Amino acid sequence: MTWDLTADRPIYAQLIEQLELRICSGTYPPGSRLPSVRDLAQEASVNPNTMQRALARLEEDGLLYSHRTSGRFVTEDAELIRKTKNKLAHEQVQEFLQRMKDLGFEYNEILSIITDIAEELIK
Amino acid sequence: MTWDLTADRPIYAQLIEQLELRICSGTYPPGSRLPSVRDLAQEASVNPNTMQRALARLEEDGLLYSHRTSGRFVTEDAELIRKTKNKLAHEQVQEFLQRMKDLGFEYNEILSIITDIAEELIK
DNA sequence: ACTACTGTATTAAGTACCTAATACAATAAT
DNA sequence: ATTATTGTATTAGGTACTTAATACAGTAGT
Repeated sequence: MTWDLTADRPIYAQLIEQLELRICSGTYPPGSRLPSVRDLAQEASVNPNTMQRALARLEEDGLLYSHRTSGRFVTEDAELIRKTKNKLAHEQVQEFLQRMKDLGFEYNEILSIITDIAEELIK
Repeated sequence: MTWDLTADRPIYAQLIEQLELRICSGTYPPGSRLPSVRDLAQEASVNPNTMQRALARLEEDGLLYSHRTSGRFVTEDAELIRKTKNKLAHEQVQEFLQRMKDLGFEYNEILSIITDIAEELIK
């Protein structure tokens, strides 16, 4: 998975989201050690301060913890990760349905559009 | 429909999106006249310059046109509006599916989650 | 003719974000 | 012991966004 950053939103916010994704999807497994702030920053072509800011936020949420000199680790609380994953998924669905509704689509139309596009992706 | 603005993204970008929604959903019908820049800005609690910036962008896309002194109007090109609506819908679905996939969900799971939440919304 | 309203442009100031360049204390590795 | 690496903190500078305060030209309504 690569770092996908856009100019139209604060970088630190995008980093938070993508780090969450990596934790919730298991890319960074529970208890595993993350690359150092400096390495992560270089990976993402971002200033270490900006990466640090994102990491600090995930630490507030309990998804990460740091040992001052040995590095930073993913929580071993699998239940927290599961809850976070479900929360994020729920938010994604809610926002998606709301936007489609704002665009003027009915629920039936939304389902059929999703089905169509998903079939394209599969074939 | 009210103006929903968040601090975590540029306001002008959010205005562009919400104006697009109003045009594509028919809230602002084809050929209709929009409130003045100043009025729209006041509605949204935003500086007229910021609203102007968003409107200028929609003008570039052909969704709006302005008569220098009589006001600003929605295009009468219904086909353009339809295409824009479909483009936006397609983008929404693509982004949504991508994020759910990044979170670690399979297509079947996504469909079932959507169905569950949609049923909640209906009942 | 006059008034009010239209879109548009300009300038200045404040704020948030991002980067760069350091620095420091703690500890793992040697 | 020494060295390298860790997270963390600080300072300064640049950029983009937003607001505020104007100003101007064109035109519809009176």
